[in-house]
Amino acid sequence: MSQPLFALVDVNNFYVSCERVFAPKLEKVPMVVLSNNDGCAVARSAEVKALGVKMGAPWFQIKDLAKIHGIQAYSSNYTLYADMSQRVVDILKQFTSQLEVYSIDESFLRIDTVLQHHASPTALGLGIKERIKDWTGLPVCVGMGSSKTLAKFANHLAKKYSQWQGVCDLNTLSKSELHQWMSEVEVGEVWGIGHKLAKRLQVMGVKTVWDLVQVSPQAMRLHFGVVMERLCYELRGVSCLELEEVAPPKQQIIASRSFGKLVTSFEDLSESIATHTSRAAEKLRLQNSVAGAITIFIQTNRFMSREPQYAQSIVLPLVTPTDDTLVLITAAMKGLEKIFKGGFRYKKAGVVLNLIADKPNLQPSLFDDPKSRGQSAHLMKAIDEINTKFGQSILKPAATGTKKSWEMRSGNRSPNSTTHWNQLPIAY
DNA sequence: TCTGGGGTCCTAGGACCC
DNA sequence: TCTGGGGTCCTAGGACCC
Repeated sequence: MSQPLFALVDVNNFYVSCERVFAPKLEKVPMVVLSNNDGCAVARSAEVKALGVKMGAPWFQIKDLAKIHGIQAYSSNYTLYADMSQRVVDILKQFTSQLEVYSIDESFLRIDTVLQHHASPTALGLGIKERIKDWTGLPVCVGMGSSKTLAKFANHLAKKYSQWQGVCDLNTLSKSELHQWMSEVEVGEVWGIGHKLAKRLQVMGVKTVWDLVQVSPQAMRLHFGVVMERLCYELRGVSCLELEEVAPPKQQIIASRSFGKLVTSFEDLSESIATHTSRAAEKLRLQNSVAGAITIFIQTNRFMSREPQYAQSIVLPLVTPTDDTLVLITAAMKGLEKIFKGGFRYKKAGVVLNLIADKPNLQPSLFDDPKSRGQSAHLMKAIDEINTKFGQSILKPAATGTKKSWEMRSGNRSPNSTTHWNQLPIAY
């Protein structure tokens, strides 16, 4: 088995580039794409990045700058982006079948297995770049290295330094050249090193990527844990992270939104929660899954430090895992009743569905002895109250057990088995 | 005045089991 | 009343990613 060679293909300024494909006059125009409610910038063109606008910067903070420099702002169009993303993936599959779709605008490719068809990795990278540009209009950069982390790093170089012309294969570098490039880049740019870790590393004197390559992975494990150790090996060219060609089943589905205007009433919140639940349930059915529990959360505006703050969530285990919207909404409403507190101005509400696919140990039996499991007292109490109040066993006291008993249950799931749920009053 | 949405993994600690 | 090792499961919180 040869040493692996990974490529990371990443669309430049993806959302912005998508908009430009359909409005070529926007080429070279400084522009941003805004998040929901037009709250903050989730994509920036190169011109805007050059002005120092950070990812996620709130729109109201960059408005003045926008006026001065003529920055155009667009609301996001995720349907369009998803479609463009699929086109890019389809093209990448023409180059290799070993592909991991990492995000809406990034894919990892295993390319050492297809190099015989190309003059060099760089030639392959240029081929990918050109075909995507020709067929979709989107600009990409390609980074290549012996591990996924190195491919990411190479992609960073390809994006940031124009002499690479969009394609960087680290293996073409001599040791001293690699040393130089790694010394050039701050440690916080490394995939897996965020704000906090970067700070801690800097305190230790590890400031650049090169510094991190110099320290011993074992020592880093002691200080930071196994993730950092793996990362160190990856940077040294020892591949620890495999290509995930088949996406593992989702463990949770989230549906949440910030409110355009703050809301105060239970009615408004329940309407929002019902909508989110219904959206989440749709996604759930799309992937043929069922939820074993549903989480509801509500919160005030955390940025308004002078306002009274409140954030609460509740996990509601379901007696029978389900994908039924009405059942889920019913449970959600009961959850909301538990956590709602009047007198606050709410900014955000949301729903999390916890899927059973990845929780083989979840056992939905209502007859589990709750005392036999580590079940928190307050949750037990909440479940009790809800069941008493509504006279129905909608929530189960324990969610643990063996895989076997769950499988028995799920095998028995029939369209009619949830009928009684639908007869429950919907509380909104 | 105005600050997104959707995910994953790891760790520590409590509660329980034999 | 105190004593042990080995293990599972769950939750909460922290950190990261795009």
